[in-house]
Amino acid sequence: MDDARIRPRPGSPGAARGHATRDDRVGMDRLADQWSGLVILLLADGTRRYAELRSALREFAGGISEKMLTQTLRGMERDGLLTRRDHQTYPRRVEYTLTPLGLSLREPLLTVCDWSARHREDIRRARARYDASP
Amino acid sequence: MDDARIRPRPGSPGAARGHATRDDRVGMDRLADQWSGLVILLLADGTRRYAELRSALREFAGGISEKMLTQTLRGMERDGLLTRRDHQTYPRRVEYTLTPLGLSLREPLLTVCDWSARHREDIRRARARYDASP
DNA sequence: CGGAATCCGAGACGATACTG
DNA sequence: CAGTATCGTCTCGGATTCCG
Repeated sequence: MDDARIRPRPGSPGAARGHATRDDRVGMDRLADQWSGLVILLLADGTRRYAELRSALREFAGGISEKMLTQTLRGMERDGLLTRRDHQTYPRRVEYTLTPLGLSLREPLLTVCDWSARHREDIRRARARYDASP
Repeated sequence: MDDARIRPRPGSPGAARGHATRDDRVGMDRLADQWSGLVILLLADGTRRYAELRSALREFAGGISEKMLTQTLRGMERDGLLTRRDHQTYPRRVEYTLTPLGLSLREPLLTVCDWSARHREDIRRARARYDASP
């Protein structure tokens, strides 16, 4: 589906053939991490500051560490999904905004999110049943 | 979005509050791994055997280890996305088939997959630009 | 406030070998 | 064929500390 994944990494023995590093990902894979999708959805309503994102993520995803948030945002900026704007004030103020590309991801994302919401209970039940059986 | 994620793990210090294990995931999170989504798409055309899946995955995803494939399939079975059927023959023959639930995931998945295909190049360019800048 | 740097444990994942 | 078992490495990602 994406051959960027099979490109090996120089120094790593385990990577003799395969094993992608997060940075090698493209497209669908970018959504594969915990956070990118959520950030898209949060920013779809408009620009948000770093701290706003952080607290929003705390509210309905159990929280994200500063490190992960920064890392996620940087990765998304790199992929052209959002732009970062640093107003050089004090106290500091950094805002994140979706690019058109990032925004275009919203719809597809919602279909999956929607599926997830609708079948969350089905899955929970299936899981309970499976775990209960011999 | 899903509070199953914040349930801590008994023995792990890092899990004082957070850090999901793959097994705690629900819904959207299940797609978050490399393979589940791909398996859904492969099985959407019909029942497949273990080895068939494995070689299909080798063909357009750089290959999956037996361990990971088994692990993925078991997880998906647990979530009620597919069923496993072991014909007790020799040589052995184990078939995997999507459940209606698993099949229902196909459409949402395709919309994302489609987005990915359409914007792969945009992303690659954005990335190149970002990496080239100071 | 919005990070960067460092440390470190847990677990994801591949490789290999063995089994029914 | 379809796994299981064991092992080892590498990465993820939280905690903590420091900075402008």
